[in-house]
Amino acid sequence: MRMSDGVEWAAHACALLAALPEGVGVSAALLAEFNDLPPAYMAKHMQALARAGVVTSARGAGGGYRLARPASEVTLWDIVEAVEGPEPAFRCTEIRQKGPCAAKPAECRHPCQIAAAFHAAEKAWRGSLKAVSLASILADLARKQSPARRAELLAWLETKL
Amino acid sequence: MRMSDGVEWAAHACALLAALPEGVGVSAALLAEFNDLPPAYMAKHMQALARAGVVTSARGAGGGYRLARPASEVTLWDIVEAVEGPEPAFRCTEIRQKGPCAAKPAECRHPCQIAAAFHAAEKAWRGSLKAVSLASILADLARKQSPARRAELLAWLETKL
DNA sequence: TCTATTGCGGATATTTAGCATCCGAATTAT
DNA sequence: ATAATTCGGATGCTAAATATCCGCAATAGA
Repeated sequence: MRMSDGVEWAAHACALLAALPEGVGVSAALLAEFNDLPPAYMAKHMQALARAGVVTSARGAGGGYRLARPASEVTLWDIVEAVEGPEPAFRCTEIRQKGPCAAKPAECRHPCQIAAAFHAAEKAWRGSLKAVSLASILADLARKQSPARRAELLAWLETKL
Repeated sequence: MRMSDGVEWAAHACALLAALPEGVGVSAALLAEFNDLPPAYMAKHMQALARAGVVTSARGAGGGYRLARPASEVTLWDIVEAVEGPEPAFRCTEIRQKGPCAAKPAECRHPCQIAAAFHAAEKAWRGSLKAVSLASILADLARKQSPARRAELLAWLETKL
C-alpha cells in the first residue's frame, strides 16, 4: 500500500498557495519549478485539486491557481481526497460469499468483522487528517522557520510573478 | 492508494485458523479453496505470514499452516505488516530540499509539518488495527452468526482434513 | 485583432502490482 | 525405502495504476 507522490506534491503546493497574499494566481509550471517536479504531472494534480474545489483556476496570462477558500478550511484530507479519490484503501471483496461454504447474500447485509475493523481504522486515519488544516501547517512552520528564510522564499516568488 | 486484496485474504485465512482446534494444520490449497481464491497467490501470502512469524508452517503430509500464537495475540496490524510490509503509505521525498529555494540538509533534521501530520494519521490507523485481534473478531462473529451456520462450516472442513 | 500565456482533457508510454506456473526441498505415512 | 504431500523460491505473463506528452480552448494584455 502506497500513497502516490502526487499527494505530497499537492500538499506542498497548497501550502505555498496558502502562504501567498490573497488574489495572486500561480501557474502549475511555477509550482512545479519551485520544488523541481515534473511540470506535466504537477499540472495533472492541480487539475484534480481544481475539480475537487480545493483550488480555483484561471486561464490565460496572469492566471493560474489559488486557494478556493481560507487556509483554515482546507485540510490534508481534502487534498488526499482530491488527488487519490475518496475510495477507501481497504475494499472488501466479499469472499465470504464465495467458495463451497459461501454465505448467502441475505446473511451479508452488514459488513463482516474484518471489513468493519478496517473501515474503523481508516476512519481514524481520515479524522486525523481532517484535523490538520493548511493554516495550522503554516502556523507550525512559522514557529520553526527563521523569518530570514521566509523572506528569502517570498522574494524568489516575487521575481517570478 | 489501495490495499492489496492479499490482506483481506490473509485476514480471513487467519480467522479460519483461529477458529480451528489447536494443533490442526491447514494447507494453503485448502485455505484458497474455502473462499474460492487463486491457490498459487494464496500460497504466496501464507508464506509471507510465515516469514513474519504470524503463522507456522509444516511440510509434508498432514502439514500446513497454523497460528504461531494465541488468537488474542494476533492483531490485524500484524497481518497487514506481514503481507504489505511495514513501510508507511506516505513516504516523504523531501521535495523541500529541491528546486531554486531548496532547504539545506541541516534545516531538515526534523520532518516537515506535512510529513509529520501524515505520520501521525498513520499512527492512528495502525493503533486502530492493533486494537483488533483475531480473538475479538471471532467473539464478534459468534455473537452474530447462527450456531447452525458455524456447525456447517466446521463440518465441511472436517471432510477435508 | 493578434499574440503570449495558461488550464483542460484525451492519448500514450512506463512502471508496478496481481496472478499463474514450475520445480526443488522437506516431511510424513505406509 | 518409497511415495504422497506440502512448503518455498524463482520465473514469466497480464492487467492496472502511474507518469508523461500533446493539441485545443480560453483569457488577458498589447
